[in-house]
Amino acid sequence: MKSLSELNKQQYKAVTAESGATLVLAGPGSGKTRVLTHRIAYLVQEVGIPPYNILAVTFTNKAAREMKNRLEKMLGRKADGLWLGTFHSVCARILRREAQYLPVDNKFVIFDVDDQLTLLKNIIRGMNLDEKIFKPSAIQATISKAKNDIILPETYIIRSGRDSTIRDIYGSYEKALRLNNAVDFDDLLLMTVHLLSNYPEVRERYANRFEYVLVDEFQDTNQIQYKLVKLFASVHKCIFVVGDEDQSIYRWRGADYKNVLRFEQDYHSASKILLEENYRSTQIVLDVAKAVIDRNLHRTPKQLFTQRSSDELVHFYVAGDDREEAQYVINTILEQQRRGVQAGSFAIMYRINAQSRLLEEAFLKAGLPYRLVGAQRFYGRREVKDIIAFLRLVHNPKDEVSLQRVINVPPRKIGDKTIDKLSEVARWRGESMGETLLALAANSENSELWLALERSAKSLTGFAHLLAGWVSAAESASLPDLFDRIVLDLEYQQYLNEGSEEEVIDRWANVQELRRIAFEYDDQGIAAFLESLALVSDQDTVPEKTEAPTLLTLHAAKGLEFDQVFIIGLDDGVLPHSRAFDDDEELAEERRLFYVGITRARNVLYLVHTERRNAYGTYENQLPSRFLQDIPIRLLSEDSSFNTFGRLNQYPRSSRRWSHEREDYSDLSPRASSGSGGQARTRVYTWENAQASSSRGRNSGSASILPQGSDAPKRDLKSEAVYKAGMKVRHKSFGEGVILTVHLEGDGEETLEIFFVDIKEMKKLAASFAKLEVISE
DNA sequence: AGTAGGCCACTTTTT
DNA sequence: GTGGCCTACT
Repeated sequence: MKSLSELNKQQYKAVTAESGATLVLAGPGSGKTRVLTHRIAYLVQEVGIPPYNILAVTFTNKAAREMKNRLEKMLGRKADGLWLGTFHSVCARILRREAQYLPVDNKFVIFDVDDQLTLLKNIIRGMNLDEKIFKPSAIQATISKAKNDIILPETYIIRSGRDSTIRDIYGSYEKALRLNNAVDFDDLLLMTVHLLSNYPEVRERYANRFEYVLVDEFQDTNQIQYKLVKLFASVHKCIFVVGDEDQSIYRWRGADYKNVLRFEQDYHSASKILLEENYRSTQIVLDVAKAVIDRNLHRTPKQLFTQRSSDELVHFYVAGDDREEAQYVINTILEQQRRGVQAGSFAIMYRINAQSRLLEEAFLKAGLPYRLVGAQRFYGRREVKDIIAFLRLVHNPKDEVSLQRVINVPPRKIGDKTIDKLSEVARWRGESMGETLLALAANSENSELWLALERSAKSLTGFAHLLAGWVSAAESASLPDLFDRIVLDLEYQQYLNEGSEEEVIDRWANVQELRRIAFEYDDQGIAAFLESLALVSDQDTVPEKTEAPTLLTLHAAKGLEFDQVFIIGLDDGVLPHSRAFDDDEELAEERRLFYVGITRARNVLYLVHTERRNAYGTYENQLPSRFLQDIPIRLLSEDSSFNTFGRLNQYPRSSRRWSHEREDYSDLSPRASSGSGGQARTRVYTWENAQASSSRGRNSGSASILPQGSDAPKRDLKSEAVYKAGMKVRHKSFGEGVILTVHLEGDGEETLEIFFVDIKEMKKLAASFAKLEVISE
């Protein structure tokens, strides 16, 4: 096999490891995916194992897809019969095949968290409990945790009256899921474990088949996943796991990096291979990473090294407040772009999604496009969820959560009273509401059923006929046809036409995007489509290549790499998050999160701390992240124009206030003091020690980008806008455009809507930051 | 049945 | 500061 020569010594050792148990501890950027794909190719081509006898499990669909692509390239053909997927998708596949053993039929739907919450709310209300005391989200988390620990309602441990109530809710919840012919995320794993544990003939069928089992991101497995792997490999016991304890960041979801240790205990003969050569980052970045992670206990120490030397130190910047933090990011990116760095090379990482907002605002103001990962997820959008709910209901009329979501969408005069009546009649008939509706559609007016529904019959009949029509269409028509028919029958586009214009375009575009995805599943059908929708994650929607800076949480960054990485909000309480303060294990996980972020950087890393941060409308002083203290100062260069290193160890510090001396920041160098090329720059920010004081810096100019607190003095109102609709303008990165609207804000700022001809895109820009050149009036 | 206005909780990360 | 949710009103 020619490709084996591409591997380094340790990689080669891993790829060609003898059968039996193998543990590969792979540092970041050490070629983990490469080892996995080569291993599979090796098994197929050299050892002669049919792909049919191999199972490979990943955590995200994206990782699975990537592995499949690479593998097919290596093999030069499709790996027919190979099982390669996420834990959840592999389990779903098994459950559908073995549905005769289960309390659901093979058309079961997978409930996501929103569905679970709806269900739990109904149950909690039905039990006359106070939703504030029994919060659905908390109950959901409790049940999820129980399931991951393989605890059922019958075995739920009761230590208090509350526990007893929770157990009752859990029990009702399970019953409700079955009535809906539904399973939740955790059920996918739990039911598979039960199936394989309780039915030896089923277990043997799978365990015999899976001669080789490979697991990616092994440090992220939880108890139930560990057990699953063990069951899958229970006959041949050839398990090949790849992971890195240092990158375990899903503890809160039940992941237990100690499974790595457990693995070594359970499989005594396991060989252990360390991948320490890093092909991604510079040595300086690796040194910083190592300094941070070496403080953690319970890990295999690693000596990451690289051939990539560089003299670029890791940049460190202290911002006065969170707006300035965002501005620093913008300024630096602009500066780097000027030096020829591509916009897509940058990533900005933060601890929590809420931190993206100020960044987004700053990008918009600067007229810079950006890519946001996660947050307002496509699949979380109302219109997308609506359409999916219709499809789910058609596919599985027992799905009452979907039914309740859409029975009155668009509004058709079906309110609580009507739904109550339907529910009552359905219960009396011993079926689900969806089934009752289908019966209603088949019955004539004044039938027994019609009369039983009383005044509700009329409004329900309309929906019943729609549903019945789709259900029969689903049997013959293709998925795209069904999709179109539903949207058309509902007059959904007209329904969306309420709300602001921008919103309407956006929502309809989302429907179109969903339609496009549905087309991809034309030949696989509605069941496969719905399953893939249920199992996609945000991680899977991270674009491969982008031409704009990427904004994402540290969690979402795992597995990715970027030329230049910003990690912002290095404040004690943000990273590490304050909720981790009193738990050493959680603090260790926060540290790993920081480590994951650092090791995403190929060339340049920026670490940013912010002294004052706006939370709930008021500013709070922040101390530097405790993790910063572990980084040797020789690895850092100060981007701030004042000495900040000295402060890292000063607890507590006096509060500071800022002032600024200049209005024009367009040529503000982010590394005024680093001395790395470029001409000398004007210092822009000066800092003054001050007594704790509520006074803010002076803020007078009209083009200030510096933070203005809510109580900052308002500027004089300009009476006239500078720009006018119809003007032709030129923007540095978007090219030529026409101003469509001018909106004069209260503070004199002009917000412009411009259609850029070159890129054929509408942009909203703030006039003072967009640096527009007027071509013609 | 639909909607407006007020109140509250929110800020961890998500397969 | 803000969005989601509840309540009370039309």
